[in-house]
Amino acid sequence: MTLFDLARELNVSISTISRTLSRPEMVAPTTREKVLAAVKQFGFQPNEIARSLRTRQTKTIGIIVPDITNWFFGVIVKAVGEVAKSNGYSVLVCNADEDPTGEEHALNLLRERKASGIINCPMGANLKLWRSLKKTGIPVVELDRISGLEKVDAVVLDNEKAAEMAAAHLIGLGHSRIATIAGPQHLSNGRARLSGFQNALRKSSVPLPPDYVEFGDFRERSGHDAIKRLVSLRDPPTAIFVANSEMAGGAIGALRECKVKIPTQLSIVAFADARWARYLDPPLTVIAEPTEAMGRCAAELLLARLNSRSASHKLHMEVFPPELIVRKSTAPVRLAKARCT
Amino acid sequence: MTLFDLARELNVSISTISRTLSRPEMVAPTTREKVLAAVKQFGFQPNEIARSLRTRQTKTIGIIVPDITNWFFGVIVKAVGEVAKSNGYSVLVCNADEDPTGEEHALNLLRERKASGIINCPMGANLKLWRSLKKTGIPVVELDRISGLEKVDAVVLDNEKAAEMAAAHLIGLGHSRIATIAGPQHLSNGRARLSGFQNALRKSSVPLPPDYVEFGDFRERSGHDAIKRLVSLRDPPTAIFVANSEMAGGAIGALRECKVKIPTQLSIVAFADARWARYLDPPLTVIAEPTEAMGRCAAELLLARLNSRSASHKLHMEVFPPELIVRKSTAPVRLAKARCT
DNA sequence: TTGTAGGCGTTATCAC
DNA sequence: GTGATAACGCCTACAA
Repeated sequence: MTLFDLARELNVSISTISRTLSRPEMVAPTTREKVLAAVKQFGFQPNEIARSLRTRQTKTIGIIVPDITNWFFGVIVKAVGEVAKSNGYSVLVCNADEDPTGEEHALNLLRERKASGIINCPMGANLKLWRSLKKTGIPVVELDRISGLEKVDAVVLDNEKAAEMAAAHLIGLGHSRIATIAGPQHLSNGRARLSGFQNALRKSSVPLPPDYVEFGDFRERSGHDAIKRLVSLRDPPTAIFVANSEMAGGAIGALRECKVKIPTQLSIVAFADARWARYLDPPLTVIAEPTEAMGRCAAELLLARLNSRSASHKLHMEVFPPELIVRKSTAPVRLAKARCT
Repeated sequence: MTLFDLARELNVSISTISRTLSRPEMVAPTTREKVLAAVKQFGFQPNEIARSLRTRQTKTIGIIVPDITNWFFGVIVKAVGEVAKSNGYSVLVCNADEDPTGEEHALNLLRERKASGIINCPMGANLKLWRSLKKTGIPVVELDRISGLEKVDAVVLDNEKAAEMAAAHLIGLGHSRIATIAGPQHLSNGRARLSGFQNALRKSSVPLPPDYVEFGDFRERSGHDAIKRLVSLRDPPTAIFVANSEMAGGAIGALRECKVKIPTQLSIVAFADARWARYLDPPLTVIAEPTEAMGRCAAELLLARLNSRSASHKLHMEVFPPELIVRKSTAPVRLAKARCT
């Protein structure tokens, strides 16, 4: 059913109906009633595709996340969806699978689909692509990570500080053999978390042998593998900082397999959602992020841009504070050896 | 940049370019090269909106999930996205927030947006709406739950059996005071899990006092509250079956608060993802679902319908087998009293 | 092989 | 206040 059909049914013109739907006040009350009644009766729903083509706006905000399976991004997507919805927008979710190619694919999709704006968690895709997008005037806000793209709004965690807090906590517990499972260094948060960690150790003159820095890819498996290596070192660490929750899961699994006792033999603090971490064995000491607030913020930033096309608006870089939640996976140092059997 | 612009640039007609893009073999090799080169050079991307309007198909599959934050649905969305992508489709994800109103909102969105097909995890929305959708010919497949809608493909877990397995496990451990935190009874899986549970107890002549059946809403909070009530019963249960993972989280939290020891004072088996459950304290005995397979299956079913518009295709009702994974949260009965302080 | 023209379902700009 | 009519960007007979 189209405007045309409905118009014929009511003996009015197409434009009258269209007007009734978009600017009711510009139509006579009597006809308005009549039209509205018919719309309801026939369950008429305007074709958004056609509308988008004509108005040249889709009222869609695209979001590209690395892993929709990760609770963090689930919350992000949900938060974005909520503010989008309450502003008459809908959300096109793209899962890029923590892969630059996936990000590019998603970006192209969003361009073709004429998304009004894009929220992106950069995975290292070709910057050129993003630059060319910016030229089209589509607003972008980066979330959780920053790609190096010039002049974009961004909302991130204070990752340096987060890592420092984690390291300081471990140092405060007397540890001096502290390792880390860092994230990919082509990601801004991976870098920041590592450098924050390094800074904290340096400040306290705690040595950091190269062996003690493992690099993962933010997926579970890599956390697992890293632990296997760390634990079979000649001088294994007594404490570990893991740079994201997925890898933390893998790490804990590996520690189980190696029968390494937490926190007796090894203290562990990780980036993680505040949700399951506290039910773990033992309850995990974590760095928590204000995830939902970050998602909302990103969406609001984007909508602000969308609503005031005056590009004059100054750039926003929102930095959210991390929180250290101390639970039972960290304890004062005891120089027991942890070695994988 | 549109076909028109590109055409002018190349001194060919719009249709030639259009053809080159959609049916390259129908265009002279020389011009094809020329056009393709220009397309690449200018980074031309066809406007999918216009294309959709013209071809009357959006190549979009809509999916409505109750809670994108829930790992289960995260995996579903990811799986659907993968098979969609490899078939040239994209996915419009709607989070309905475990609420019939949200489901209706999502459905309307998907209709307006002319989704090619819809995967839905019913939350109890007005069946009339779905019936009217079916009349438009848009294929639907129901996932995880069934709404009662006539003639739809569906992919679900064998929920009855799952609950029976859980209950049988508890009974086998010698428990005779077994409670359940059931899901909403307006959802098919909520009902099936409860009735499977009841059946198993009946078969073994284990009594089930009304007090022992708590109803939650599949959210964390309700699991928490249910435990508080169960635990302060005059004769508290010695074992509990929780009908989904969110409520299980809440339940475990509440048990912690009440200082009820698992499994010493209380055995607990729950529906849950296989992911974090094994790192819990204690590692959780669970009913696990082949989540990814279910997601893929739903997407494939939908695509099959989309590809063969011959509605003759017979109906599919795919039932997946649950798996009981025994870990440490269940143990032989010991009649210690669990009472909340 | 290529170009012309009509139309997909809207909205916006005009007259009336 | 209401009704023609021309786009929006693309695809697809059909004509050349």
